[in-house]
Amino acid sequence: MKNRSEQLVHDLGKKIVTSEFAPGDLLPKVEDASEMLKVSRTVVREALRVLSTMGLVRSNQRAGTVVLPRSDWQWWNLDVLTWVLEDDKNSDFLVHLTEVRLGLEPTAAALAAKRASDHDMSKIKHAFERLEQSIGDEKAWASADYDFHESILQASHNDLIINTVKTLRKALVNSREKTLEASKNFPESPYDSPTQEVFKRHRVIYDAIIARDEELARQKMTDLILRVKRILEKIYGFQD
Amino acid sequence: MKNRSEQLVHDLGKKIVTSEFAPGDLLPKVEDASEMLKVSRTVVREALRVLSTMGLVRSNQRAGTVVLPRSDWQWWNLDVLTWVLEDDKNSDFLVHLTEVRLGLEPTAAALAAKRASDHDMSKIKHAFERLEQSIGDEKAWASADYDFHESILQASHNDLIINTVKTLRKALVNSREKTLEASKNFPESPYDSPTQEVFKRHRVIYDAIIARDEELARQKMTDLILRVKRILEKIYGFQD
DNA sequence: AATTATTTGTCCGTATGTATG
DNA sequence: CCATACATACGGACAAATAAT
Repeated sequence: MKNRSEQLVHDLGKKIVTSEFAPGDLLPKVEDASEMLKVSRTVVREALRVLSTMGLVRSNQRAGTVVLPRSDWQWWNLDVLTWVLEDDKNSDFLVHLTEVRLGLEPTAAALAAKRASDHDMSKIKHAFERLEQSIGDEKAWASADYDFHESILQASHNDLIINTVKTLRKALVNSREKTLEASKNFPESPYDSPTQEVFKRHRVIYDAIIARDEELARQKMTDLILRVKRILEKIYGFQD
Repeated sequence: MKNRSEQLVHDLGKKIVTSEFAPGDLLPKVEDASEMLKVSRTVVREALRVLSTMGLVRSNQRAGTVVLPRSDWQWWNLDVLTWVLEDDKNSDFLVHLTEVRLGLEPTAAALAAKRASDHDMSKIKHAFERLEQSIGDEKAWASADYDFHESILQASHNDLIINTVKTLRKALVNSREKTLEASKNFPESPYDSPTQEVFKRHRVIYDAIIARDEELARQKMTDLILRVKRILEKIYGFQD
């Protein structure tokens, strides 16, 4: 945390996301907050501007600064996404996130199969080989797995999808410890463990992309993420 | 545009998006900008905080405020998205956006088929009936079409997808005039015109959701958006 | 319909923090 | 280690908008 207003953004933002401040609530007015928190009004005002850009609050003259409904939040802001994921109350949010992955990552894989340049292909190949050599090594696998998916993503040549999925993955990594905690009593982790079986699931994706078979790449990526979703639903008892 | 810092955000933000300020460029320092633009340093600083939250710039003490690479931008911020769409240079960005729709909207349709409550279903039904009555009326169709897709979206019960697609649609509406301009020399508009043929495409989606056939709903929504994508590719000559 | 009170918005003089040369 | 250049932080004053009276 670099400066005071960033700190304040974090404090207030997290309180909003965890509904310590609920939508409709009024935040303390600038002067009060300034005094209470022992920071200048400048700092408070800048923090409110940031929170406002995140869609968490809206300032109105005379009426004060009010917390906005969840539908207005900027979910793809890394801070917001991380705060939400860190909050226990949003356990089914992980399922929702996975549904987005289910929408975007197979699409990205299909696009990669279509658009990958020679250079993209060699990066995917290299990442895949690292994956193969990481079977059995938990830590090495995690890193290789990340790079493998990253190389496919980049090959999609769709900046919007690349950016969105990267934000999503960063947020998941940020809050991973907590999630591992929640899942450690279950036989399967939502995060890949470096077994032969899981490796096979990656191989078919790799093969499909190399063969430039868009629909197969889409299908196999869907299968991989669907597995994660099923595990999450089992863990959190989410259904319908 | 309400206040001065919002104005400044718009001015600077648009200049960054249209690469009048390119990634790596240094923005004028706070005091200079303040003097040049005849606003207080407060206003400049607050604007920079907002731009920083949008991922467009990063401020460093002593080094000044630098424009960030596109990969760092917060694409799902409505302002950023609108500015990008308004910029002629990003014509293939519309295709990228459509690829995201292709990832998310069929997913939302499938989820709607799975999760829609009775209340959701009746809203979808009502929106569909309005659609049917709007055939031939350009203006009424646009509104009914919007509400039809909105009702499906809401029935997905995935806040993240709802929020993302809504942002996307708002941005498209914001910059629609320009796009219509670009497409009016072509036989088909990327936006639905109220013909029987287009209505049929909506009917099959409606039928699939009512029947709670997830895969069919996904498929038919894919078909609908794929049509838009093909038209865009024809218009902008995007390929590979 | 006019006035007032309250809160954000704006300005600016000054001081401190931080990385660079 | 000092000087420089920039962002960051402080706080008193006033302007503008708008909810409440």
